[in-house]
Amino acid sequence: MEHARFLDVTLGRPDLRAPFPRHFRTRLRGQLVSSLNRRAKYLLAALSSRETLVMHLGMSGSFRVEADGAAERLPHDHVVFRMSSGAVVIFNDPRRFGFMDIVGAGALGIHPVLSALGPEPLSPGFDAFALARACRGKKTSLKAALLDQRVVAGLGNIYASEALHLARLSPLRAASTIATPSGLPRAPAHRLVAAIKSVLAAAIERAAREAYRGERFRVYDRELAACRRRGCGGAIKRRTQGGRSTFFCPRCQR
DNA sequence: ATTGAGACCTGTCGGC
DNA sequence: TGCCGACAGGTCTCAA
Repeated sequence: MEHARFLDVTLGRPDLRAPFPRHFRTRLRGQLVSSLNRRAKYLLAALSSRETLVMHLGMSGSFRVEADGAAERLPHDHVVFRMSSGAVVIFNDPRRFGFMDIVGAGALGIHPVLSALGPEPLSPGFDAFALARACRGKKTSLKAALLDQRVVAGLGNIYASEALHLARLSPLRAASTIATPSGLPRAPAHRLVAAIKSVLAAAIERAAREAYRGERFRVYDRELAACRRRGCGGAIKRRTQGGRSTFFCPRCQR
């Protein structure tokens, strides 16, 4: 898509999680994608009009790229971008929790879905001080705090569990306990920030090489399996927090 | 204001 | 084999 123009945009239905914006197809047609970026879990295509196409995969969304003329249509193909490069970029999303919108020039910062987001976890601005400040006084659990996109942007259910395990921190512990009353970091805040960065960097590294499968996680989806920490071997537990499954090792995570 | 529960939607999987 | 409930990687809204 990058440096190509939209020749044609086809919608298979009027909405995903929300309706497509008005004139979605005509607003995109003819526009050049000047760059592709990401903020949290939102994919951002900067357009020659200075507008931005904002996209989210939701739970079950995916993109695939096919050659123009040989593009197959599958169930749940909801958006088809035919590009000037000869690529056909297809958004498929069975559950339709995905999302697309076009945001006007300069309005990205005030878009409802983007304006409240916390720091990017891999940016230098996300450090123990930022995390401690965000968790100060929070009554909720550490796990729930990590899923709060205002605390840190783009962490999801899998990597929240993964990071907590690497940092040896219990998901059940109150979020406020990683900060002093004045919002300064305690030792766990330093460990957690390092763990989040490490787990995400490793995941990106892996994803670049291999498909999504196999024994990829430290704890996620490993209920009753043995803890992988050296010398631990405790049984991984599963708990529900805020309606989401959390996986952790009660033996080594405090 | 913060927090947790429920809703959105379809596919898959395990148990009966 | 077939049906049924539980669950799934996200986010929004609503009520307490």
